[in-house]
Amino acid sequence: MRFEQSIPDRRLLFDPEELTLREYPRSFFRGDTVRIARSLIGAWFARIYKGQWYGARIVETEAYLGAQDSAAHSYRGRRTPRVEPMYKDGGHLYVFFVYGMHYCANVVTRPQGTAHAVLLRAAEGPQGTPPRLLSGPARLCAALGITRISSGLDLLAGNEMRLLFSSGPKARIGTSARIGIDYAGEAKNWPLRFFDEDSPAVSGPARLRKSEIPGLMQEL
DNA sequence: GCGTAGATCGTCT
DNA sequence: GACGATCTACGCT
Repeated sequence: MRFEQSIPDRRLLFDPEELTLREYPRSFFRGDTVRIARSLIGAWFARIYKGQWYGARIVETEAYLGAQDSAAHSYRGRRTPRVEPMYKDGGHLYVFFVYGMHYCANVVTRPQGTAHAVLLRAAEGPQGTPPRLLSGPARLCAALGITRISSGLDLLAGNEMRLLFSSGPKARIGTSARIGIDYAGEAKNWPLRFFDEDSPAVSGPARLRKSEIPGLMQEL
């Protein structure tokens, strides 16, 4: 059971022809991690399973800055079998297992060997799906059927999982400290969480669902 | 809305 | 042997 592929939720079925989605170039994922974390608000995570497309629009992310970031699994260059996918080139998937029951998915950023990543914290399913279905990193993985067997997968190689640019309306982006990293000392206050201020699917306590500075627009 | 407790096991020390 | 990049249920305000 533990190493089996997990089936995506039927409610995430969508028609890719109805959206304007296109691949990111590899160079995008080799860029600045914070900028990528912000840019991915509005992007689509897609999974092709048995010939059908499942997917969701990302509404919340967090940046993890590698060796210098005490909240990151790659802090101080830690390199173990679990974390190994973080050291791949930008655009790969890093999935880890926490609390004995949940998975969390990250997109690796920066060039190979840097071990930066962006945690996918929440997403909105296609029109009409319950806002809580993908609200939180573990729920997002559960709904899309992401497990450890997909850790290390290249999201840009026409694989069954892909991250796609969506040319939709620009979101109002809120910023806050990251969630669930009380152990991280100074780094716990770094403003590395980004979210769509108008999405009902954003996770976390209510006070972290509005920008800390109301009305502030974040530019790319 | 808020805070707390318990679940449950892979991973690293 | 300790501890999670979490979630749910439950009780209180």
